[in-house]
Amino acid sequence: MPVTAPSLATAQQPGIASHAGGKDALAQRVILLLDRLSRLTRELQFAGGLNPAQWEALRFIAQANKYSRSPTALAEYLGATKGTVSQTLIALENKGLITRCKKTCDRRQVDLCLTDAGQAMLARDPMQTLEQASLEIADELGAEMVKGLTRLLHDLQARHQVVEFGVCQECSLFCVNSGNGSLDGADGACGSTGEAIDAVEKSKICINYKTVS
Amino acid sequence: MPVTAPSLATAQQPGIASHAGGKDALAQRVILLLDRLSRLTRELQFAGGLNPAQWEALRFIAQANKYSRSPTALAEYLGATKGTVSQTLIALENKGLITRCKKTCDRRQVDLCLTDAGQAMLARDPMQTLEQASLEIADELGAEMVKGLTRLLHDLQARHQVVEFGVCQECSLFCVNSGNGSLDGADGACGSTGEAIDAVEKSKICINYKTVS
DNA sequence: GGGCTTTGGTATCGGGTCGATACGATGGAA
DNA sequence: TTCCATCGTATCGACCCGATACCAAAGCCC
Repeated sequence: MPVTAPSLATAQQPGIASHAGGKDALAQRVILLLDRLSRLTRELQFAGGLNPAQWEALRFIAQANKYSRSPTALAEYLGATKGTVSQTLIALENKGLITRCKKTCDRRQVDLCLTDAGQAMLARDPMQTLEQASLEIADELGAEMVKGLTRLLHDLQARHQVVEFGVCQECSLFCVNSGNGSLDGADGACGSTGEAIDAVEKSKICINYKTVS
Repeated sequence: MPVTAPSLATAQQPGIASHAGGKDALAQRVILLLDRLSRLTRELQFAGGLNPAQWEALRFIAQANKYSRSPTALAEYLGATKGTVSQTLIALENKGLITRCKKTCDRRQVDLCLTDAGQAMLARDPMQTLEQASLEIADELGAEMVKGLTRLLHDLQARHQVVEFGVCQECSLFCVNSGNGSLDGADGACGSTGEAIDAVEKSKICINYKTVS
């Protein structure tokens, strides 16, 4: 019966943490809910002939900027080893969903790109059913959810040393185009590499992201 | 580097759904956050010599009532097959964390119980680090989070037919003890089996849970 | 320029999980 | 008793993934 995982159906569960106060009960409940959601989403991602790791890789490649579309960046993002990621990528390439081209600047590096089939596959991302669900609650609860989940994630990251990923244009290294000649046509530049960043790239995920401190 | 998974660090990500309205952007962000949390929590649960499935089984056994401490119930709860669950349970028994005893009423069935070592292990549940984190946000955001996550879960369940699990005392079959003789000392009874339910049992998870309709 | 180290990726191996299938055992019904 | 449904287990195989070893390209230092 490997269909989908069930979950607790009640809105209140006073008994789970019977010895604790209301605050602890809430915390316990959050954990339980995340646990269930986790399992459900994992199961959802066995659709379309791909496995969860492959779906996540596909999503990452679509969202990563030019510094991050590499096996190593993906490995850090997923918390997996390079070898593991390599296999995932080979599988995706064999299915015709991505291409792997050697970069010209450094011929060791591999540039990962979505093919048209890959784009089409992303349009059938099983996580979109989750998106449907969250759309319906977005109006009243969306902002709070994002706030809470974000904080949860940060707290968790703080407890384990974890590589930060973030959007290019919010990086402390990002320089807005001030109008001098060298960056004409670009929206800004990376303070680390000095390269121009265009409008598309600047809103993507970068492996070199640094929080403004 | 199989340590822990990274995650997006920014609070705002306008670019992920650049073509969409604010509502869609929120939904996308929720998905991304859940995705990351999912991966992180999964990785957390490889601690203590157990794997995620084993931790989940341990937690379930601790929280399940007498009708639900069985391999079949666990299989439904986890969305796994009986065979798979059987292996998980064997592993837990070999580690001395649970016992498997044949029930007296129906000798086909197996009653799962935590040992003292199992209880002790649960006290070191890696998900408790998540609890620490949620405790800190419980005050301002806990209630909203629970509400949102619960709705998300329900929406998801509705889209896939999924067995409902819930707490005994909130089940539509639960009968509060009205004071007649047969249930003296008990808090109530199960309307399906007719058996008495005591205070401890009534707040546990039951596989036969039915929503009040 | 010759080594040496470092870094990005890949190939191969083996352990472990999990689903599928088949099976044994018990209980219930005719 | 006989058949069948149900609970649970055993066995097999596919697949995921980490570990290790390895190759190729780049950087360093003399």
